[in-house]
Amino acid sequence: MSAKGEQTRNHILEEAYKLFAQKGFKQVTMKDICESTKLSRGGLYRHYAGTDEILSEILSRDYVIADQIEQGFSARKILEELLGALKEEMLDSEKSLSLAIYEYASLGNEDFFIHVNEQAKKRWNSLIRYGIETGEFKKVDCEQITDVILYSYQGIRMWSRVIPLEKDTVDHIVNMIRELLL
Amino acid sequence: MSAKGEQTRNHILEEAYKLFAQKGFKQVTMKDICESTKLSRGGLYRHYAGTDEILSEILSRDYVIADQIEQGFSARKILEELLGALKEEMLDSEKSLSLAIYEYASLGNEDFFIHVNEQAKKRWNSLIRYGIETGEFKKVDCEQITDVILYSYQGIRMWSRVIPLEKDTVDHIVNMIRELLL
Amino acid sequence: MSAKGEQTRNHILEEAYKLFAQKGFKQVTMKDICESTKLSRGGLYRHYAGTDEILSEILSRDYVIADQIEQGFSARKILEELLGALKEEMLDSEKSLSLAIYEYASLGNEDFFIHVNEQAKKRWNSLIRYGIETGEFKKVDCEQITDVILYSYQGIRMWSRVIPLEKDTVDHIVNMIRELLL
Amino acid sequence: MSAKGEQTRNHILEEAYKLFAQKGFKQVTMKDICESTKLSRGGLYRHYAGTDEILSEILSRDYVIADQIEQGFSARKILEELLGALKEEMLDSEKSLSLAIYEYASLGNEDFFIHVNEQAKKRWNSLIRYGIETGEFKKVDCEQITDVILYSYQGIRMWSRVIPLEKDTVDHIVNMIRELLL
DNA sequence: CATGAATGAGAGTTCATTCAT
DNA sequence: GATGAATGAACTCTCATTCAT
Repeated sequence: MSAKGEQTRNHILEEAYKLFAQKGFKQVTMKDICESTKLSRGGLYRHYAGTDEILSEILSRDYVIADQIEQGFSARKILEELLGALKEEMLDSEKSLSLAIYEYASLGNEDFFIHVNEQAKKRWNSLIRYGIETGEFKKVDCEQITDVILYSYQGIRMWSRVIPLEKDTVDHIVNMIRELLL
Repeated sequence: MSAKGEQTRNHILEEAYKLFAQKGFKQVTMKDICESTKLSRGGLYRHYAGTDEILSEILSRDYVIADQIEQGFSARKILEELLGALKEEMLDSEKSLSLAIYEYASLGNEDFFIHVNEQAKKRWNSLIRYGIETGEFKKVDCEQITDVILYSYQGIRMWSRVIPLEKDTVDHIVNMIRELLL
Repeated sequence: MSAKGEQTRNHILEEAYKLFAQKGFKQVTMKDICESTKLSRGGLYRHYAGTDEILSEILSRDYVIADQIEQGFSARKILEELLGALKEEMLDSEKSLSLAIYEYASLGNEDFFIHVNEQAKKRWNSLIRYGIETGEFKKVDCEQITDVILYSYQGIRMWSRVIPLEKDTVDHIVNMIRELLL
Repeated sequence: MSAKGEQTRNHILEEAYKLFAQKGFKQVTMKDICESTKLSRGGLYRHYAGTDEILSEILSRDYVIADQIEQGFSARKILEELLGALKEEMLDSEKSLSLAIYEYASLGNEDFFIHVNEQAKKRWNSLIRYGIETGEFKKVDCEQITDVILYSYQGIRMWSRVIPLEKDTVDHIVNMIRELLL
């Protein structure tokens, strides 16, 4: 793949990201992406065969990043970092692909998300166990708290696309998690 | 409005409900609804001018029901009833219009949901205050807990459409709420 | 045919007249006429099988009227009366069925208009000859003037539907006819 | 705009012209034009978004031509040329867009025609004044004659679509104009 | 006679996708 | 690689027309 090709592909992914974040999955057409990228019909198709291929690539690029955190710091420190990241993500509904993701998944591409979800669960679980071991966290029901964390996070991302997020809602969620654990 | 007309309208709403729950909003076409209802094109249009009109009517019929609960029982009893309803709702993803609702809203019809959300918040808030007054509930941060409840509920409804819900996930959420309050 | 039936038919014709005058022929649907007359679909169809039947009846009722004029007055007097009628007709573009008529005819119903046109030609021709005989009119080319009269009349009726008629345009036409003859 | 595109557009305009001349405006559908041009649905829409866009382009291309006449010849010569053109136009009802134009205008696009009409009036007015100055024309009421000319011309174009034009009718109109002026 | 529910044909329109240049 | 013209399928929507009540 030539450098120019790679560049074009990146450009497509960037523009498509914006569109998916704005409109969800099904609402974005190849035509839309053509217009945003200023590419011609044929030009776009040279790189991607359809919107699913594009979203799929966006997702696999995006969701790789999150894995580099745990490396021997205190559970508390890791927790605060995770909460910070969560907070940021919840706040920029602009960048949220939630709607697109749900649509995409409900069209038959669940596997990817099952995987992502399992990963996230594992990560939280091991963090919480680690915190309990070191005595930094309360002796909570690990699985249960993980579920609360993950689902309230997902819920807020989704609703933030639909209704204006009140200033302290995000704080409420984050504080609650902190209180549950510390 | 004749009896027959009313009957047909109900039939349309029922069939459309199923379709919206299965496929979301945009993925359902008037043609789909024609086929499900065994109505002709024109026949369907005689009653509803488009899918938004249909979803909108489904929603406004549905969301009226929930308001008749509080009537002077103990806070604890009310809570258990609410949690029971929540549990049931979370479990039958079949009947969940979540995806459809999010799409519909993100297409520009937010107002309705802002209203619904405010109502739900108010209801939980007043229940929690009532519980604190009667000494049945812990002295919690009311707003904060309400947010956790509502968002984790929404999150689970959404994700349950995407990934298979593990048996105890719902219990985890419900238990957590109970523990937070009692 | 009962009195009530007759009454309904008249009502239909009146309302349809307005619609045809406003919108032309093809632009008027049976549905439009239903709405204007507040009749149901079936109700309307009981009386007329389609828009052409309705327009056709309007036309044959309307165009019968004009024949009662010539009865032994002076040519000049008859002329002035005709010109007066012409003027009035040209001025109320509201009531003009021109567009509807042209569309209707160009859809294959010319015969009626050929007849109407011939009648009008005959009438003007005989008037002009009569005026020449009595010495009231100039010795003009009868056929030629008739054509000018009829076509400029038709032209103005048509254009008056499209562009706002300037105040004296109608006078110009009428004066010209008068000058040509007297 | 590529050469091929331009070619297709011209082809569309030519075929559409014929259809509009035959059937008027509303009676012509995009489907008709597809069939005439042998273009697919989408292919046609690539170039024009609807029948109004097509008619509008036909009109604006057509009506530009007429303005290049007056350039210092004798008024008489100019008159004869104009009358020749008029005669030709009146005779080929095939090519007449009259009905289409009237429908189009009566659907809310009057502005264009007001402009065209004003231009035509101005042109005739200045010709007649010029002819009077040079002593070639009679001292007539300029505005009045202009109206007669324009409206009888329009009238004949319209009626020629409805009833078969008798051979000498066109001559009558043209002669009358000539006599009025010379 | 009148109602209005229902049918089915057909127009309008939008796109994913292909392909010659 | 890129362009944009073209295809064809699918969808939305509107009516004329029929028919059970």
